[in-house]
Amino acid sequence: MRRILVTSALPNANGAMHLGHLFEHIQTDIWVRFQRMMGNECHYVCADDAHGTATMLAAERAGTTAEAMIESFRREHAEDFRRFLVGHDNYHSTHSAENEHFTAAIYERLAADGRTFTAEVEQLYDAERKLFLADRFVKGTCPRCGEEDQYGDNCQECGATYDATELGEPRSLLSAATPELRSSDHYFFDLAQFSDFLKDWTASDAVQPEVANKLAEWLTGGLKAWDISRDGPYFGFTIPGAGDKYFYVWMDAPIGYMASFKNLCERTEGLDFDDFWAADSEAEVHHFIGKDIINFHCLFWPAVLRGSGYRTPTKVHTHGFITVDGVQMSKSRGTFINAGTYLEHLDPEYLRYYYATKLAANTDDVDISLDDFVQRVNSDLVGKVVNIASRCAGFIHRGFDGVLSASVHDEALWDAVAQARHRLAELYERGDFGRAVREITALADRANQYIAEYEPWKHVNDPDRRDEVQGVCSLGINVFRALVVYLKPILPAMAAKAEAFLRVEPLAWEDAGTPLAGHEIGRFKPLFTRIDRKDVDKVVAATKAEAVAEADDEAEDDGAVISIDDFGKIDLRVAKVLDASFVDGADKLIELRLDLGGTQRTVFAGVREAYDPHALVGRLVVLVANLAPRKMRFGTSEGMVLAAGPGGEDIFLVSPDAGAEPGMQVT
RNA sequence: GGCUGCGUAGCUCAGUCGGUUAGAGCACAGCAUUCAUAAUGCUGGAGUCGUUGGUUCGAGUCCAACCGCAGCUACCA
Repeated sequence: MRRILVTSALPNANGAMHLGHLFEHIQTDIWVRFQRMMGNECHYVCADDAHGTATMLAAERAGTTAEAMIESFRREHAEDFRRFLVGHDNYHSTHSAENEHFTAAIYERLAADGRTFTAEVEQLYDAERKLFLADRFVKGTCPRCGEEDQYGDNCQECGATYDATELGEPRSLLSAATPELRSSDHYFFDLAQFSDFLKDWTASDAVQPEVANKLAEWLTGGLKAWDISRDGPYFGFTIPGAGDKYFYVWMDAPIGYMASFKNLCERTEGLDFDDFWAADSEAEVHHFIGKDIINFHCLFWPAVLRGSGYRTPTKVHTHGFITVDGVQMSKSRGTFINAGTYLEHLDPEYLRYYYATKLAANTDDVDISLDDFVQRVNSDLVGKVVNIASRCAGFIHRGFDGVLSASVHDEALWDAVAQARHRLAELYERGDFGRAVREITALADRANQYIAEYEPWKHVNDPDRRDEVQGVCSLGINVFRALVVYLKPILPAMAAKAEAFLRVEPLAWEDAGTPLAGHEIGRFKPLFTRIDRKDVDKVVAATKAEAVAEADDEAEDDGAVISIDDFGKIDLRVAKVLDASFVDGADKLIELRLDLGGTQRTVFAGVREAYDPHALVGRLVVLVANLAPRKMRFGTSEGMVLAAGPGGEDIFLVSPDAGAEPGMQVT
């Protein structure tokens, strides 16, 4: 018996589960259920990936704490997966005591063995929000092609990749402040020390051939050290002995696999962590991932495990991406379908089956054609497989008291069906579910042909042919039962209903090798209902509606409507102009020296065409006092003076009524 | 830009080591059937295998270039 630990990639704890997540978890779950039917010991764990700046900011935006938000998402995700019959043994969180323990322990081991080092890194820093900006939180002008409004890592327009520090006119997406360049010490994992190990490991059958090709490219190019730290504030685990430094989310995320399993071990009798994770473990560890995170799982993760004295993964199963009707999932098209939205209208097993028909052991992208989805499920499952039981059961009940014949009517047919279990097991084992399904439905075709050939409905009243009718329909039922075995990893709920109909114990893989004989079955009830295309349309319509609602929310976030709290963030002050002068070389600017009732500010105002500096001295104006300082060609402007009007000569400064004093807050 | 993968019937996809006339399911058309959830069976039409060139007795398959799609980019600037 094999001992196997299986994982799916950890979903982010900041959004709902959608068709893409389900693709991976359903794929994994099918493999896990197959292993269990084979009699192997198989544990399946997952967790939410809770850490990172994105989580921190999402919680802030939602007006809650990160801890509360991730726990709410964790429950929601676990429930979504459960309803899709994905049988995780544990659905944990990377924000857990176990994970903190393992992350620290692994890091300390790596550090003690000289696998890590520190180096100074220059990064863009948002002084207003007081945090370093990840690439996705800064936009600016592409250093190569000059396209505006590009993110900090690459240009959508020309495809250039660069550091955020190279952007022209960078701005923070968090505060609109101009980020400044700051340096700080970062901790690095020295991946290059593991080059030889990784060359061997990736050339083994631990990864698929096309993945090995991709990895070979990276390996021959030389491995760079991996930045595993982030400066606070950050939602994550602090690095032991490193002050306000946190582990980068990708450091503790894969360790979350171990943590989730540890958590499972602690509440499961006889399940021992070291049996699976010790360097000399003879158990297997399988990771299922998408091709976007190959580098983390096939370079970084094996190296970290190797360096910290644990076993390395047996196999990383990489899959491609999902498209719907030929294009990427899109909210406006209604194809960015969330798990919850799907479940309001459709049976989870429809999707499980359709995904299975499309899955192979490669990294090709998989297209979900909604028409094909409806047709495949209806014709394969209802029209072919379930139909076999449906058309045979009536005869068995009406003519033979529900009892199957004692012998097999057509040995050749039964043999073909029973022997298929060996080939199908191979296909399941290597993840070739689509091919397995094709071969299973081909067997269903043979059964339907066989029944049509003997036409039991013509002979059921002929006393001389009673045995033949019973034999044909009994074999039909037995073929059906074998097909249920073969489909059970994909369709566990349908299999359970079929087991009740057949009056048998839960089916294991080897049961497909032995027919039921002289066995009494129950009354047939529909095991599966057809998909109504209208229900698919409802899912699409509901998804579109969600997209519109979200767009409205975002409009609010963008400032179309602000709350009183938002307004409170703006510090407006009455200020008195102490001095005003033209700025040499500037067409529009006047430099103002302002008194805020004790402190003074220098502010540049674009009012030169409308005001004479001498006329401004001594008057009161309203200043945005907490606006981020802006470096300009002529100096730094420390605020903004409020004025109305379209510009040019038509600019009108806002001033308070008599009685206001410099420094007063405007509310 | 570089790299990885993909491109086969209206749709979704097989096609092993280069080998006979390129296959399946769905959809479509005709016939049969009426046990079965309008399910099933039989027959049929449907293809420039992305393009061009090359290797070969023979190419969907191998090689090169190009086009298109998807993705990666921890290669440099």
